[in-house]
Amino acid sequence: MSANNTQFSIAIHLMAGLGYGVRADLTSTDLAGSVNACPSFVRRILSKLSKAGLVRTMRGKSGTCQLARAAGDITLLDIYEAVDAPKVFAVHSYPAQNLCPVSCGFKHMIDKVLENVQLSFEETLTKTTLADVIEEIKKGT
Amino acid sequence: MSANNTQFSIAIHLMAGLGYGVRADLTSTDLAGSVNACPSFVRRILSKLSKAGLVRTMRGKSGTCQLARAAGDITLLDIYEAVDAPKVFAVHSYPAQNLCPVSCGFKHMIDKVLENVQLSFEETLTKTTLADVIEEIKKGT
DNA sequence: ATATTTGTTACCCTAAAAGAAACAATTCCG
DNA sequence: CGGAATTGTTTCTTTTAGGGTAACAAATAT
Repeated sequence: MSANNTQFSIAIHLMAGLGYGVRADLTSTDLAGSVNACPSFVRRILSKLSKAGLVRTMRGKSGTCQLARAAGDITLLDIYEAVDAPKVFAVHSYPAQNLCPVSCGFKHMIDKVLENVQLSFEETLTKTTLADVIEEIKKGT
Repeated sequence: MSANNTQFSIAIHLMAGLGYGVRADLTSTDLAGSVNACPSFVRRILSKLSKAGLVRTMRGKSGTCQLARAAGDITLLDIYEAVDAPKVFAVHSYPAQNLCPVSCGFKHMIDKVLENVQLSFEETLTKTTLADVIEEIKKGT
């Protein structure tokens, strides 16, 4: 499993871990255990979440992480943006063939299509909050 | 540029090339010129489009490709499905940590979220047809 | 028959992303 | 003050998905 980008998914997992309620604050090692990834990688993602203001971290001895605000006030879009996950689809890049009208006009068109689709995707992400996610986890177990 | 999946984008390019109207039928080499990829790779994608019934191909000498139906009757979703492009986001896989409720319930939850988001994404793809795409290209040049 | 084209396979190369380790920066606590 | 523990950041390695390319089988027009 690699050469995809799973940081969005992992970030949701981390946030759910922090919001679940076992304990209010956890260390990167605690979280790494739940995700089954190495603490260093977890910290890289946590750092992004912290910079985005979704997580409050404390350095130093007995340093921990906790949610910066209520789970109901955090949407999946917040998390998606925090980790700077890839777009919904990738566009091939190529040197335009000047003789071919499709080749010349394609970039402009596909950028427009991607923008529309991306916006629509992000709109749907706003409809689910971290609280919904946590509730669904509790329901499923 | 690699380790992304650009086949959806390339497939749209190919379909636009076929539907643009320069000529009704083109060879994989013609199309490869427009996309600026090697003919072999283009054929791999064309083959998928053909199997999905979006493109009609003819083998042998003076073999060609053409759209199997009107551009207005082909949506972006048809193309997306034909090339079996990746989902809107990837989910990390990991062995569940039995002690942790989040770890145990996460998979179920994230699959559900992905399904919802994916369906919504695909719904928006149905709203754009190949004819729209071609028109947009013509407008842009 | 021959030439030309699609269809398919196989292999290589590249780049993205995860895994891991190291170390700096910070802070608690004795 | 000093040591221990934790986050933050960098660096390097490893893995792997996917594009690039070539080769060749299958098909068909001439």
